[in-house]
Order: sequence, then C-alpha cells, then structure tokens
Amino acid sequence: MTTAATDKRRVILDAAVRVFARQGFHTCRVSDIADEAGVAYGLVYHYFSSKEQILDTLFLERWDVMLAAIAEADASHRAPEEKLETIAGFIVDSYRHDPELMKVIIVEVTRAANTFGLTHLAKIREAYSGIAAIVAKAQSEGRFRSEVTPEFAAQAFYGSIEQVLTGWIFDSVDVADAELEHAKTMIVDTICRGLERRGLDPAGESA
Amino acid sequence: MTTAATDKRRVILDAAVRVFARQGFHTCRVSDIADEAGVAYGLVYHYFSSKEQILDTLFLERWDVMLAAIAEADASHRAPEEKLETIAGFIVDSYRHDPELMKVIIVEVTRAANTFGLTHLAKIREAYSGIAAIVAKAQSEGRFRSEVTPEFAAQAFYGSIEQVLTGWIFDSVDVADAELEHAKTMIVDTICRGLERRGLDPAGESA
DNA sequence: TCAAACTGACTGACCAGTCAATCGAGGGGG
DNA sequence: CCCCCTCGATTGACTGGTCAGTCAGTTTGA
Repeated sequence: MTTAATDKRRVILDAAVRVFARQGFHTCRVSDIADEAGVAYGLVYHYFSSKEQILDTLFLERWDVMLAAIAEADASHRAPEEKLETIAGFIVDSYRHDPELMKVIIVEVTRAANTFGLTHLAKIREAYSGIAAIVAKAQSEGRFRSEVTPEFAAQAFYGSIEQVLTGWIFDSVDVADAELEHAKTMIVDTICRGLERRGLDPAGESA
Repeated sequence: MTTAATDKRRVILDAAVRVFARQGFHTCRVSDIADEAGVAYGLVYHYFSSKEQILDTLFLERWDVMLAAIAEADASHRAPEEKLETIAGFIVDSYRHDPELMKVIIVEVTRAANTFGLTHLAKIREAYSGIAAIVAKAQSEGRFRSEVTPEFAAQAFYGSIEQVLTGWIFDSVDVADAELEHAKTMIVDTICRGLERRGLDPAGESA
C-alpha cells in the first residue's frame, strides 16, 4: 500500500531533521539518519538519491509554504504593518511548531552561502522580493517613507527575525510562548516604526 | 629570522581566507590551502594544529577588533545613534576592506549553530551584549523607548546588518562604495527610528 | 654545526553510495 | 482454500575514493 511507503519516507525525513539539527548536515553520516529513523541504511537511498536531496526536500517543503504565506499577506487588503505582522507571525510560529526544522533551514540552507545555499538562492530571494513588494506598495501609498529602499527594508526585516530565531536556536533552553509572542510584537513594532513616515500614527497600538 | 616565519604563517592564513570563502570550510581540503599559499602541505601543520584552528585564528583575530570597536563606541560620550552608527560603520568597512574574510566569519562561524559556532558562542554573545548595553543606557536616559528589550534591539540591529552583508556575499558582483555608505545610513536610520521615543528628533539628519 | 623552517609521500580512518539478497503483501490459478 | 509468483519494500555488507594529520627526511640561515 502507498500509505506505508509514504510513511517510511516521512519517517526518514523527520529523522533527518533531528539528526541535521543535532549534528549538522556536513558532520552527520547517512547511517545516523537511518539509525534515527529505525530503518536500514539502504532504504534511505530507496527514497532519496543523496544525502543532499534529503535536505533539499526538507527546505523546499517548508519554504514553499512560507512563500505562499507571504504572497497571501501581500494580496490581502490590509495595512502594511499588518501584512508584515502576519509574515513575522508565520515565521515565529514555524519555529514554535518545529524548532529543529527551522534550525536546519536557517543554519544549513538560508545562511550557507557556499555549496548548498547557492542552489536555492532564487527561492530564498523570492521571499525577500515578496516582502520588498509589500514595502514598495506602502511607500507608493505614502505610508512608509521612501528614503529606505524596499530591498533593504526586506533584508532588515527578515534579518532581524532570523537573528532572533538564531538566538533561540543557540540557547539550549525552550522558549516560553509569551516570549515568542513578545518577540513577534517587538520585531514588527521596531521595524515598522523605522519604516513609517513620521506624523503618521496608524493605530496607536503600543504594547 | 622571525619575520620570514611570521610571513609564512600570514601567507597561510590569507590563503585560507580565500579558500574558505571560495569552497567553504567543510568542503575544502587542507591541501587546497597549502596550494593556494604556495607552500608544502606539511607546513600548514607546522603553524597550525588543525584545519579548524586556522578558522579559529581568523575568527578571533577579527572578532576581537570588533569587540574593541564596540567597547570604544560604548565608552564614548556621544548620542546612542552615533554609537550605533560607529558600529555599523565598522562592520560595513570590514566588509569593504576584506569581503572574503567577512564572508568566512559570517558563513562559517557566526551562523554555524552547530560544531564551530558553539565554540565561539561566548565571543559572539559578547558583541550582542555590548550593543545591548548601549541601548540600555539610551533607554535609561529616556532617549530610546523601553518597550523593546535591549537584547532584542541588539539582535535586530546586528541581524539587519548581517543580512545586508549576506546579500552582498551572495551577489557575485562587487558592491559600489556609494551603496556601502547608503546601506550604513539606512540601517542606522531605520533601526534608530524604531528604537527612539516619539517626539524626540535629536539632530534632524535625513539623507 | 644546530635548530627551526620546510617538504611531500604515506597511512589510517571514515563514509557516501551500490548492490545482491531477502522479505512480504496481493493476486491469480489450481 | 491454499500455494506460488511477482514486484516493490527493505536489508546491510561491501567498495572506492577521499582526506586529515603524521613523520622521516631535506634545506636554510645564523
């Protein structure tokens, strides 16, 4: 039956997340993944053509969901601050839901300028452009000031979030839910204030 | 003479920067470094005890300079915005001066949450704390608002810069000097606006 | 003459990916 | 109802290649 087969594939992927998170992509052995999955070494190669393709799959699975979230936020007819809040929320919630997967994506793909990152450069940039598009629209509507280029704003926004996540990743302790929520607010608050035109105080929400 | 010896050590370190930047730490061979330096394989082990120790040395050399720059900025009696501008300037200038070294430090150390990054976690955090201290002082003086924790502010600030650098690192093209300067201004401008209390417009400098 | 700088062939360990063999579920024929 | 066949799922020993680090020697310069 296809279900059982699909399950094993999934089991391997989930095991890979744990192993990559724990030991790092370059440092771990394929046999570690097989052991973690409780599966024979060879089976890994039945479902994936290489160690790299496993990381590939994990990254694309998640990143495509994020691109969809960004596109959806952009398409909505809400204030730019709210759009950015949705995106920040999505990323923070991704961390809450599966911190190990986020660790792998950030450490092994997003930030790996050599080897692996290059393969997915286009995908990663798609996310920046999506965010930049939201900023550009806000600028043309006069809500955000124009001294800052949308591309830069997108990088500052995404970079802040990724850095905060990285901080959590480095800490070995779990992060409390309240802290996750607070971080989300602080990120959006700080960056939006930095981007907004002065004399414009849209909602007056101060946490 | 010690000079010649020191020179070869330096030659190896400089070659390592180029090789790590081009191929990545995990992917390159020690023989690549020796070849790039125009030196016999064994000589690398005459000066360094392992491949890792080379990366180690490169990171610490540069990071200690940065920590000094942060401490100096903090100690100066200038406005917090100017302190942060000094730091952002230092980092951007580090990139201008040696993009390959910055690539190596960012990609292989700062962002490598596993293996290597852990070794230097304390050093890396020292930088965040230094920045956080500047923010905390600005808050207690009433210049920055207190809703944002200094630790978060430091991460947002540093994360924005690192992300912009990463963008340059990924682009293969050289970045124009004007763009470097503009980026510096945008980073400091955006983040400081995000952190300042409203109704306070210290210098009115808009680029 | 001595020590430090320097050389590069060699070794031992490691590991990604292969492959021949086994298992087991479904189905068709007797 | 049972047996056997087929084919995908599964197994894990094995191979071929790679490379970090060693070491016994050679050169250099004071």
